[in-house]
Amino acid sequence: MSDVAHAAGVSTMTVSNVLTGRRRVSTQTRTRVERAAADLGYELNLTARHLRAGRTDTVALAVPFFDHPYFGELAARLARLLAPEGRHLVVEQTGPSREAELAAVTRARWQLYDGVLLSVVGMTAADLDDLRTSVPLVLLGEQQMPARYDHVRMDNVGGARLATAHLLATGARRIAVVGGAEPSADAGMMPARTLGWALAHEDAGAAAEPGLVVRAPADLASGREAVRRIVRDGIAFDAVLAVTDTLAAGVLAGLAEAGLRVPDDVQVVGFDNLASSELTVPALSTVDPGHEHLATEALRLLDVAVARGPGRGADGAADAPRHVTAPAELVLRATTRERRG
Amino acid sequence: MSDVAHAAGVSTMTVSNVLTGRRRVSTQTRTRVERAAADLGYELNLTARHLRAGRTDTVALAVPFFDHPYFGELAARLARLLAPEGRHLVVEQTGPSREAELAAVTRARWQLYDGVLLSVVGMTAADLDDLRTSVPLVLLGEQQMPARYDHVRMDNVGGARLATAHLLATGARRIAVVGGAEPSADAGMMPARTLGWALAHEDAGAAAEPGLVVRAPADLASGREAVRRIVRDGIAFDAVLAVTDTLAAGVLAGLAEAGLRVPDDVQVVGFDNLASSELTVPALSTVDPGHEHLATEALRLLDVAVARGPGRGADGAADAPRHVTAPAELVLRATTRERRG
DNA sequence: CTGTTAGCGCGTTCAC
DNA sequence: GTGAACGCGCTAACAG
Repeated sequence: MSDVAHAAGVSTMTVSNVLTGRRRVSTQTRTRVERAAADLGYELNLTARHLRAGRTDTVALAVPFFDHPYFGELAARLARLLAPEGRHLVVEQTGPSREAELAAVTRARWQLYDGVLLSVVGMTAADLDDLRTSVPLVLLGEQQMPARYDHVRMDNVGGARLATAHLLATGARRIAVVGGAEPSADAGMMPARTLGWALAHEDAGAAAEPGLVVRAPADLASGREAVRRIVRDGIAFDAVLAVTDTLAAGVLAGLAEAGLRVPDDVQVVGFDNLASSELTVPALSTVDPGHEHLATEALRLLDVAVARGPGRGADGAADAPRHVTAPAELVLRATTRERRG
Repeated sequence: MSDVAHAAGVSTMTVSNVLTGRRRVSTQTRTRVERAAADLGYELNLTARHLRAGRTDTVALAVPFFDHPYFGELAARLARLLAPEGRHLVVEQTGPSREAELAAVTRARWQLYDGVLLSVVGMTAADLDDLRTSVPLVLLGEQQMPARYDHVRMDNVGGARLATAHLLATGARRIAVVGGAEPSADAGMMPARTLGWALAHEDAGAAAEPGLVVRAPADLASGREAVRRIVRDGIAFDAVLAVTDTLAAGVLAGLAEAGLRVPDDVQVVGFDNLASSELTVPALSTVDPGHEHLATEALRLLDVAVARGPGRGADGAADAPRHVTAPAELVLRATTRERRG
C-alpha cells in the first residue's frame, strides 16, 4: 500500500481513504491513487484489515458433511440472505465423526469469523458444554443442546406426526419408520421423528407397532437396504415414513426392486423436502421443515449475538439465549394417496 | 496473549512458544502457561497469526452454487485430501450469474487463502483474462480458459462418446441429447458433451440428427420439461444422453410420467456419477468424470503454484501453466440394456 | 481535504 | 531456556 502511496505521491492514509470511501477525497487525488493501484496491480490485504477492524463481515456455516445436499441447500439460502448486506458466507466442514467434529470445534478457527452457525449432528450436549468460545455462536440441530446457547431447530415431532396422520387418514395401517429409533424428543432427529410417528398413532387411536421401527443410518445406501430387510423378513407394511428424503430415495429404489407399486401397494413419505425430491419416481411426498424460516431465524439470532459484542458469547451473562423451532409443513406429491372423503 | 503471559509470569514470547511448540520450553513453564491460558479462556487470534505468517494453511474452493450436489461432493473429496496434512478447506460461493461470479472474483477475498480452486461456469475467457490476482489459482471447468492459468478439467468429449457408443452398441438408433448444444470442444460442458455424442455417431457410421439435440438449462426441473417437449412434439427417440445426472433424474421422471419404460422403451445415460444417481428408479447408468483424479490433480497443481511463491501467480513468468484432463469412465447400471453379443 | 502517529496480536530475530 | 524489540498491512484518532 505504501508503494501505491509513493507512486501516487500521497500518504498511505489517503490510499486507504480512497479504497474504503470512508472519507472524502478530491476527485483529482482519487483518480491518481486509483491509477497507481491499477498500474502496480495492488491488492488490498484483507487479513490486515480484519486484524485492524476486529471484524471480518463473514459468517461461517460449519457442517458435518460437505456432501449432504441438505447442507448445500442451507448454505445457498444463508448466502442469499447475507449477500444483500455485503456480508459473506463461508462453509467449513467439521468432520464426519464425533471425534472429528470435536477436533474441528476445539481449533480456534472461527476467530476468523464474526459469527458461526454450527450444525450439530454427532456431538453430545456434554461436548458442547466444554466448548468455550468467545465467538458468537448459533447452534443448528435436533438433539438436546445446552440451554446457554442460541439454538434453532425444526419441528421434527410435529412434522412426522403430520405425515403419519396423513398416511393413517389415507388408509395405511402398518406404517414402517425407516431410520427409526427409540422415540424421544431430545435425542436427535431420528428419535424425534419416530416420536412423531408414535404420537400420530396415539392421536388416531391406532397401535404403533415397535416391530415397524426399522433402524438405518442416514446414508445413501441404507433406505434400499432397509426395504430389502423388511421384505425378506416377511414383515407386512403398507406405508413407509422415511426419516429423511435421502432414505426415502433408497426406499423407493428398494420398493421398485421388490416389485411393490408406489403408492398403490405402499405409500411413502420423506422428511426434509430436498430440492431433488421433486424428481424421484414417483415424486416424493415429504415434510418441509421450514427451511426459509430456519435460515432467517438463525441469522437473526446470530446478529443479535454479534451486536451484543463478541467476547462474551459463551458466558451468556447478558441476554437469555433464544431457542426457536421452525414450523413443519406437509408437501404432498405422488408417493401418497388422496385423503379419503 | 499478554494477559496470559502476565498471569503465568512470563513474556508473551514464551506463551507463543508454548502454543506453537516451535521452541523448546521447560515443562514447568509450559504447564504454568497452559494453566493460565485455560483459566483465562484465552484464544489464539488466527487473524494476527495469518498476518504475521503470510500463510493461512487454508485453501478455498470457490463454486458458483452451494446447492449443486456436484460441488458438495467435490468439496468433500478435497477436504479429505487436505485434512491429513493439517490444511483446511473452506467453500465460498461466487454467485449464480456471470455478473455475480465476476464481482466475487474481483473482490480481494482470496488474499485470505494460500490458494484458490476456482470452479468456472459462467465466466468467459475474457473475464478471466482481466482477473489479475497474486493468489495461486487453479481453474476447474469445462470451457476454454486463458492458457496462462493452471487448469483441470474432465474429458467431456471422451465420456459422452463412450456413453453414446454404448447406446449405439445396444441397438439405440435415435439418441436424444438432453441439455445439448452446438457441438464444440471449447465452449463449455454442454457443447463438449454434445460433441462426444456426435463423434460417437461418426465412429459408428451413424447419422447424428440435429433434431435430437434438446436444449435445456442444467437445473432440476429441466430434464422433465425436455421430455415433455419431445414427447409432445412427436419426436421419435429410443435413448437419451442427459448431459448431467441432474438432468437425467428429470428425464427419468418425465419418461415415467409419459408411460415410457426404462430401459425397454427408452435407455438413459447421465453424466457426472453423482452419489445420488445410484438411487434413481431405475438406477442410472452414467459417466464418471474421474472425480478422484480431478481432485488430486487440482491440489497437486495448486501446491506447486503455492510452492513457487505467491506474488507471481498471475504473471506466470516462472513455470508453464499445466493443463490436465481427468479420464472419464462409463458406469453401467439399470437404465441401459446389455451390449449385444 | 490530507498527513502523522500509534497499535490491532502475533512471531521472527537477535540478545542474554 | 527466556526476553525485548520490531514489523506484518491496515486504519482510527487527532492534527493541520
